[in-house]
Amino acid sequence: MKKSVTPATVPDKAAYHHGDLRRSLLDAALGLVESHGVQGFTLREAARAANVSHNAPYRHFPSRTHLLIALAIEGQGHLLQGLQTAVRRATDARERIVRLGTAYMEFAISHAAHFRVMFSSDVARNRTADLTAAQNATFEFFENELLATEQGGLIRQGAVQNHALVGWSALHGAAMLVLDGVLDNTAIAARRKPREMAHLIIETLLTGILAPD
Amino acid sequence: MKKSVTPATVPDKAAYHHGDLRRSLLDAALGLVESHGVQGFTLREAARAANVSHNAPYRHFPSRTHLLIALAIEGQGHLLQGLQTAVRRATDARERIVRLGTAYMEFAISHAAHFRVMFSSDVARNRTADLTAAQNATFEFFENELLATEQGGLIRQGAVQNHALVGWSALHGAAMLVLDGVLDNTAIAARRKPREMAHLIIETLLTGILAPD
DNA sequence: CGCCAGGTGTTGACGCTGTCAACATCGAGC
DNA sequence: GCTCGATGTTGACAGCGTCAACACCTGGCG
Repeated sequence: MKKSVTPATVPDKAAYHHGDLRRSLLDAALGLVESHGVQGFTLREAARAANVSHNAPYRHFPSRTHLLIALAIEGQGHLLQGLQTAVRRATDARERIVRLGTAYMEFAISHAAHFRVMFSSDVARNRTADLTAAQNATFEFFENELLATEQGGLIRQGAVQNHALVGWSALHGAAMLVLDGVLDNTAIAARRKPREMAHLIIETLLTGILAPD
Repeated sequence: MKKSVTPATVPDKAAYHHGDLRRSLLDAALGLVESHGVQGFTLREAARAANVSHNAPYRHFPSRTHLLIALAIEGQGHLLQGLQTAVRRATDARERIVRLGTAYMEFAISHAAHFRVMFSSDVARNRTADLTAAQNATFEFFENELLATEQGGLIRQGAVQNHALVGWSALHGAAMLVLDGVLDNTAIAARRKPREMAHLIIETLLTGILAPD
């Protein structure tokens, strides 16, 4: 009667006093980040939201930062999943990488709390091996997708790493700028949905911006 | 005798008790951000560094966040200056925008503390009109540079806003990823200086990544 | 010249936070 | 059936941002 938790599918671990406090804390934290920002998130408030004492979180996370890191790892997993399912629906090579980029931006916008935590400087400064591994997995998937596209003949060969870097940077930068509201006053981004922005970015990356000679 | 301040060129304002406490606080804050990160920065520690009581900062900034915002505005000014001087040294159109991008990334890396504050979510959430104006000025300069290049015939016409968005996003994203250490394990960025990365990014943006048909 | 107002800095207090240590409780496995 | 470890609680501590009240010093008014 303490807290309504999803009652199904995970009976294996953690059901002593609370049900699944670790999960509840992560959910509460995500909600707090959503409403108050990353640094507005508080261990004690998360504990309150989960109806436990202010020190209960320390049985599941060694520190506030480590809870955020757990959230970041989780988010990275969701992102990777999102990219994978997006790509799966594509029929040709070009649509494939358009979907890839679109999925990245859509994740950033619609899972803003997770995304913010994933790239918060607090988390970045205290990165653990697990988090680094999760980030690398995502980037490698990105790179491999481009590699497949290259082998399909759509894009120039021999510079996948370069292309992946630029593509990821552009998508990531645009997502950050949008999330921070920096682009709100620019005509190009003011009224555009993330999907359109991603489309715009990728098409520009593909063709380049040089004038045809 | 309290604190060594630059003794020249600003005698007009603020010399009551301290000398120029506002300036000292900003400097101290910048140092703290550099060593402990944005959220590691503390009003009280900045006050200590300036040899004043823990409440003295409130005579110059209404809150901790507003001090950070002041720092962000200052950083935005420095960035704009950096872009302007970088561009001034260019001889042809292509070199001009290469220099523009290089300057952005070099600023982000070598003035990391300012840059982090400028795009910290704390500051973003409480953006003031002053800060928005400063950000817009920088973006407009970026856009105008591209417009000039377009008129010079180097780049495709009729899509400056689009090109500016993609260019800025790519540079900004790369800077963020580098600062957060996300790229440390990637072959492409591990041992590269910001200048080389910027070069790489801009060349790729210019020519695009499509295979020549 | 003297006073006064307000800009500047200080002292003290409040509630909140992250974290530590000590204690309580519950369930699994001997 | 007991014990041990995992889980949760209570209480404490220092540090933080912020507010209110007070102290000082200086520039401008008479």
